[in-house]
Amino acid sequence: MKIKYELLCNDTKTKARRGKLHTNYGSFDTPMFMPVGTLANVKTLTPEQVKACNSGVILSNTYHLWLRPGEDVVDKAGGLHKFMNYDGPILTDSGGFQVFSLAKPKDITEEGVFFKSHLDGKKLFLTPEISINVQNKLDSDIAMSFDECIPYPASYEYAKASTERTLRWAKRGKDVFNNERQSLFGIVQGGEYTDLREYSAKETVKIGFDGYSIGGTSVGEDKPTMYKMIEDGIRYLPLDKPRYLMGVGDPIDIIEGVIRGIDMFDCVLPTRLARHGNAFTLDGKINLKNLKFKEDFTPISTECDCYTCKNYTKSYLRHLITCDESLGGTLLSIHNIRFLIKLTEDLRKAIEEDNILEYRENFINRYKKETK
RNA sequence: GGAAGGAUAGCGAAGUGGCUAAACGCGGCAGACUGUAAAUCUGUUCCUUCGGGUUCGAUGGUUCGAAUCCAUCUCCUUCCA
Repeated sequence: MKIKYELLCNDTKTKARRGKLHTNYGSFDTPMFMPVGTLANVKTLTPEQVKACNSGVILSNTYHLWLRPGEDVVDKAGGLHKFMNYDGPILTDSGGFQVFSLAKPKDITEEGVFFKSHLDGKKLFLTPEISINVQNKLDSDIAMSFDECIPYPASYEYAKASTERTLRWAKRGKDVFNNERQSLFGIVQGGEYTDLREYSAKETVKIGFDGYSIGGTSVGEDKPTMYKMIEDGIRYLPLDKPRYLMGVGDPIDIIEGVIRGIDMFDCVLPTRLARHGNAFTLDGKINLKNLKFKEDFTPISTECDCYTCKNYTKSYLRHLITCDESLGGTLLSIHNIRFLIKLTEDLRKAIEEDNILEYRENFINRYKKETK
């Protein structure tokens, strides 16, 4: 069964919308934040811990699983859900971001992309067909089209050529797609150029996908540019399909994304920041490594309902992080993921109550005021 | 009792006449992180009123100039009795 998007209600003053996405592995409310589990695990967390954050869906990565352990191993294990013991919805990224983070421009060809394996330097070649075949075997609930995440800034010529190539790749991927249980998303690119975003969105919709995502954001551009990239593409996407903003997880960016009509987000930020000792709070991000928390025997936030905040003090968390104990990363990941999921819960409520603009103002005023 | 080696910033450890306030690592302090080559990376780490001041076990000496050479002392390690 393909996924099904159910639109529950719209905000009247913005593009924000409240919905539900139904998959073979259960339904989840939108807007929703997806924790990232690149190598078939959300770093430092068990599936139970991820679920306890009330997460609805997680993301995993084609490129990494293709290299290790290989899609055939996952296939033999009975698919990604069984392999990693996660019975909730899973989305797999296509490897498109690795085109941005690992490959050089000269490695990108019409046929596909050459990679030098980050593990042993071996030469690899990833194509839209391979990406889709691998994802079909991984048996995630949602597969992503193989795209190029365009760097920022990029010349108009480069962005145009890349965007057109991504469209051809999307078509090629869809043509070989072969998994009845799985859905496929198209990705809007276009760099920072309004007309290319429009072109990319319209052409991607023409090919026809089960959902659409906005790609190529959060690659170093400033906030106004990012928000404009979203607006420039999303207005051409169908209302009856989910919209996913790739790679965005800064709390304020999530709010701005939701206001512009985004339903799904994913980001490594909560888990990476956690491993680096940082925690989200309503008063801004804090760094638990700071000396000032050495004897702070209060939780990260008394308003947070996560396991970490209910049971541990900043002093203890600082101690764990300082001593490089992995439990520190685990406890902070639980908090940060819960923080972003809770944020989407609050945003859903705000949409239902039709006051998301007021919510944004209050959130930003507080989040930006007391940082550090 | 005898022989040899050694003492360098919070710790470990380079340096053996000027380019040395002294490499590098750890620890400390702070910062970055947005579809994870990330439990990683960057900055900083003698004092300072930013002019400068005081350092390389201690004291004295040689030299224009010493962490580096010499003398004495203190302590440590190893070996021989």
